[in-house]
Amino acid sequence: MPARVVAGGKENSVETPVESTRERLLNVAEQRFGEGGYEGTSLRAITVAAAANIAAVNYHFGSKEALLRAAVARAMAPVNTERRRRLDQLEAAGTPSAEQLIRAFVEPGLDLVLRRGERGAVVARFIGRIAFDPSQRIRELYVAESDPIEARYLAALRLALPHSAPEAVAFGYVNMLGLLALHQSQALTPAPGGVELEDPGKLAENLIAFLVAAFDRGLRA
Amino acid sequence: MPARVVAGGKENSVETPVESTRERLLNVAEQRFGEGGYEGTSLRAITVAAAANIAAVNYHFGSKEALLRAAVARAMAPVNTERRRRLDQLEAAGTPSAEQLIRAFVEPGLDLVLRRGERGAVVARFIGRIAFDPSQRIRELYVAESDPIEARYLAALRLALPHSAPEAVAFGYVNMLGLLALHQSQALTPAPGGVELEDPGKLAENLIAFLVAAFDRGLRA
DNA sequence: CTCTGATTCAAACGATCGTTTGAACTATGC
DNA sequence: GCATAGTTCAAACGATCGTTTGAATCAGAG
Repeated sequence: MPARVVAGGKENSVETPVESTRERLLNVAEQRFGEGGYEGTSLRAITVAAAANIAAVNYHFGSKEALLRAAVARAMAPVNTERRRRLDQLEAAGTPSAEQLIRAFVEPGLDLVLRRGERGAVVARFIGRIAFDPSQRIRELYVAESDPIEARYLAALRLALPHSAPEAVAFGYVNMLGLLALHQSQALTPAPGGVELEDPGKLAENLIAFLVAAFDRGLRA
Repeated sequence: MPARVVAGGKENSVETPVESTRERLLNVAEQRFGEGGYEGTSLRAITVAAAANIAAVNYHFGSKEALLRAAVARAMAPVNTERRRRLDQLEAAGTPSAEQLIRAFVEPGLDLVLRRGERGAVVARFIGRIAFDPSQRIRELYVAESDPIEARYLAALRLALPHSAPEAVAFGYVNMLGLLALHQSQALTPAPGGVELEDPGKLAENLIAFLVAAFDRGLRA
């Protein structure tokens, strides 16, 4: 099969840059692993959707897990870059407040859902799903990408909340990570009884306000 | 094989009441589904650990999914009973505050981890895991058990927070569900960089304080 | 045009999956 | 002791899994 395959495997009236097999595999892997989790997604499901031969996974990546690792690294890179840029900027201007830090950490993750179209939502769901996969081995793929910048944010939050115990700030911090992952994976809708939640466009503001209140007033001294 | 099998499949010096095959399957299913998720857990892994024949699953439950359904119903029953009892009690005494409602909802779930020994922690992890399984079909097994009492709690929270928009209270509520599930499944430790969190014995108090602050001050009007 | 490296292919492998089946065993009632 | 229902067993099935293999195709350099 020639490399010239229209994006998404379907003809469209505007010819878009052709994805390589490797890129199609990564794109579909993100989508399917996000939807079904690692164990609930087979290589055959991925390769069929990517219009690729099943052996292509082993050729380009080495194994199923290596495909996942590559997808996680690719997905996390821009989010971590943006978090790092914003933290550098904040720290250059003085000691950031808890709200500034929470915002700088949360917004890059939620922008995926809210501002990057369908692809952004796919990436966000993928990241949220892998961050809390049942298997520690899989979660470690996420941790490897995120721990350095996350440790910096935790340290900065501690400085921003001098009246709270360091362990309490750490407690708040992992709650923030957990909630962010759940929102990224769009796992928190609908509410019990099917009641609508808030306007999705305001998710970032609502989550940030929720977290800021919890950090400012809900951590022990 | 006779029915007289010591608990846990190992000899011990004190003979405990003999579990039936059905009970051993449910106990091991809770543990293994909690650790690995539904798709990451095979029937053979469960039946080997339960010292049972693989056909016993189909005989007692009908299918792998039916085994899971039975385990979820069994695990949720006491938690929901306690939540219902506490809500009835609160409403009999007047209009409960947000803190009282959060406490009445969260404590039964966390008591599993904190006060019911190893078995309680296994059940908590199981519930937390299934509540946010990637597959909607699996999550619905949890929803079927919990939606009625959860809908009552949401309604009561709205009464307790008259200055917050109803959708905002619903937003807070699903965040509470998500955080509770993460803590039950013990998915939020350790913190980035391996920093220790709070004293596990204080998890309930810490989580409740965190949530109360978020509900009281972090929801939009 | 030829050669070489990159890439894709169809087919197959061994392993494991969930489910089914007929036989054997156990417990209980008469 | 016998009959019956409940329960467990070993074995097998068809399907799917991730990985491997040798062949074929494609792209690019000389």
